Amino acid sequence: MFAQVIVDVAAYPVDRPFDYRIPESLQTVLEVGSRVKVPFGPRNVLGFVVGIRAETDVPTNKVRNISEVLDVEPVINAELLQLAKWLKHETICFEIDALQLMIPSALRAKYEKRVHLHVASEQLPPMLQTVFGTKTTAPLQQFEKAGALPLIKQALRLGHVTIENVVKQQGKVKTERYVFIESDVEKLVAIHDSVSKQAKKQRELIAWMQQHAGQMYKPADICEVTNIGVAVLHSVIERGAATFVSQEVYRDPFTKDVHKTTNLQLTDEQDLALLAIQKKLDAQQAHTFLLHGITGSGKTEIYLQAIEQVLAEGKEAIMLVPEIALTPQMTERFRSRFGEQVAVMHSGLSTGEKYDEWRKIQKGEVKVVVGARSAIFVPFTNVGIIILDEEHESTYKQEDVPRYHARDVAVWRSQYHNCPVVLGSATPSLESFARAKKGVYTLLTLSERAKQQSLPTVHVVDLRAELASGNRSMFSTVLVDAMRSRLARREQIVLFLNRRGYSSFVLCRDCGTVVQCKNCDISLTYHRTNENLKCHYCGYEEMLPQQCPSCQSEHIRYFGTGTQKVEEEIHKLFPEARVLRMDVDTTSKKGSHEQLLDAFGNKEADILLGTQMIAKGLDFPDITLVGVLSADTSLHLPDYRAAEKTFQLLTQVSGRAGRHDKPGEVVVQTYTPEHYAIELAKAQAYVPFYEHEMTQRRRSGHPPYYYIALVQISHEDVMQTIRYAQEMADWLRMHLPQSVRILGPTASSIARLQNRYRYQCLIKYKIEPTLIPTLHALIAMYRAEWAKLGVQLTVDLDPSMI
DNA sequence: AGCACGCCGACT
DNA sequence: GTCGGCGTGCTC
Repeated sequence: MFAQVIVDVAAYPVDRPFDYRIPESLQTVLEVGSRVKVPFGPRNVLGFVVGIRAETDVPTNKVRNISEVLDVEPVINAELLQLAKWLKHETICFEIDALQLMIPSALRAKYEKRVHLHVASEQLPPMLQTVFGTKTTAPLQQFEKAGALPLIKQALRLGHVTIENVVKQQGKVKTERYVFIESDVEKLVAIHDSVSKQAKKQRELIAWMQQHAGQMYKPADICEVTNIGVAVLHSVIERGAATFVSQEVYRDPFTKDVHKTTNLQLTDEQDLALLAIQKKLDAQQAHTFLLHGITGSGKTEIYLQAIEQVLAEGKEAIMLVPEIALTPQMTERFRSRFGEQVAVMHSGLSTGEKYDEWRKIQKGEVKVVVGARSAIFVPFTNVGIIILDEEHESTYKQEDVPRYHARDVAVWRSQYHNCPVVLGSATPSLESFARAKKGVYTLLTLSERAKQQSLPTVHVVDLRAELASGNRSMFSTVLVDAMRSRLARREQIVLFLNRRGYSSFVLCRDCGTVVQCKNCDISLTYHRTNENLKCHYCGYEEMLPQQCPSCQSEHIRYFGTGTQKVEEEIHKLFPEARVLRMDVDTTSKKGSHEQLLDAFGNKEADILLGTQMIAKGLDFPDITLVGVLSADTSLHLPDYRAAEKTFQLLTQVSGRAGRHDKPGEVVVQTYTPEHYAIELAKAQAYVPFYEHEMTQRRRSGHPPYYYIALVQISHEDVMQTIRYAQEMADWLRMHLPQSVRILGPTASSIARLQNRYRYQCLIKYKIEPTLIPTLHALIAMYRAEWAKLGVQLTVDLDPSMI
């Protein structure tokens, strides 16, 4: 028997199955979808079994044996194997990269090189002896750190040592030690009587155990209940009155308990939407819905009730949310409805926690998963519904390989499982709304807020007029007045700082120099915490300069409106106000996000100040004022989606106010109040915005009128980069039909990254079946000719940033 | 991708 | 003479 294995080497020439002989002893164990350890050339690597056959075309002298099977139960099921193949083709990635998406990172391989000693250590140079110590094996890394690499090479030549590639496997199952009390009471009595009468404590403990025969306790609990020390417990266990057992436990990612809730009364609109979804659930049909509901219209309740039906039918549900920002409040809602059946999956969990949640899903112990993008790959086998909340969010698109979009994967899986997909949003992406209008998706609309609250009143303040009247602060008089009245009424305020594409940089006020990364064409970001400058792309760091690097002026200082600066201003205006600041600095620690939100929910602060991360999901009854400090920072980005993103942001933020009994008010400060994105967001008019934006997109030939693909060339030398980019553009123009528009080559928006220059072509196309095959051919050509010349090529279909 | 193999310059 | 530079080619 032979196994077809995709090896854990992400490279073009090995991106295909390799055949290995399955040794007799493993034939009954090995299944398709399991991980195996195999020899590959001179090293050992991990691989995934993607097929098992009786024959092989590979000459027998070349076929090698599988060395080890790592999973008795396959980690990737048939559906996900198929999905990986689809992803490989659609996103143009290596199959191994697609397969890695399907398993938690705890199960991914780690490799280590170990040096083995074969002679008496006295024969070695002293330096090597110290690293080995008394052991005969040590990681190569330790020799590297000691600077002993040349000595190792020498020892290697002499045959004194060998180097072995070890595949390390994480995925530790957490266990806890429990005390299992002997179940035979007679036996306990016998033990009790055998203990000398002087050992009072021991006799006391055994007597207690007689009352709890056959039960299991944590050691600490026994000690606490009986008020007897651990030492005594140990001696009693030694006498055989109880045994230690290891129990597999799950790491618990939930930090607090929840109260059970039941279904809420639905409005007529909600009922209608739910009914439409339920019809497809009953019919077991793959179908995509776009649930367009204004903020506060109760989309989540529809999700919950649809999932309830799915669970009643014994099926599973996948609920995707954009990012951690949403998960605490959202998961809480799901847990309070479905209790222990819910698993969570997001980047805030540790590797171990993610692994445990994944195992619960794999074993069928949970039926609902609430998670971020990657949760779309959970190994459920009977999916009944897939929901993407805030479907317009760009976080659903992965920015590095495999560059997949969770929405596309959701649709694929829904077809596999014959189940509906629900895309929910208050501000759907133009792509989705256009598809709904064309009838590809079914549009479900919620136009009223669930509790009949009126939408908040939105005031747009013209900052130009404000400036003309002499107010140079970042707060307009309207906003200050509104804040003052809320503070007086002890209501809560949310202040939103729109900083998209904008960060704190360091600028010389004499010559205008902005300190840039030496590897990338990007300004360095100022970090107040350790007073340094950091490149967000390559991680390069340097100290804050005292002098301008180009003109030596000392007038060099930190610039940009950070949240800290706003906080200082608030303190000047309202010294008594309690401010909670939420940004990368205050939320970097695990769980801090949740803590801050909890604190705000408990009214421990009057003002919540933050960036994008507070735009979504916040739902507190006492928020009656939302202030947007500068609406237009996201409006003037070189991105065709700038207006759409601004509209979405303003609508989302406004939706935070007045969700409960008290009416809400929103103050939007801007330098361009006449811009349609701002005017229409003020009116909360999605459809008019959609119509307006669509005419713009049609005129400029942008999505959704065209699909786009981005092909990028990078090289260490500018001239070479331009040359190959031009060659690529010519090649594409020659091989793609006339109807496909190829723009460029042009320099990428970040023209240099990690010392590589970047040029790109933008491909615009309508439905074009030849595109993917042509791109595959381009890559094949590049691999054959350019790769060795130091050229790098990347392809991103449907990029979210261009 | 990694690693071995293999063929040419500068060092003990 | 050997060490080590990195071009070339293979991995079941």
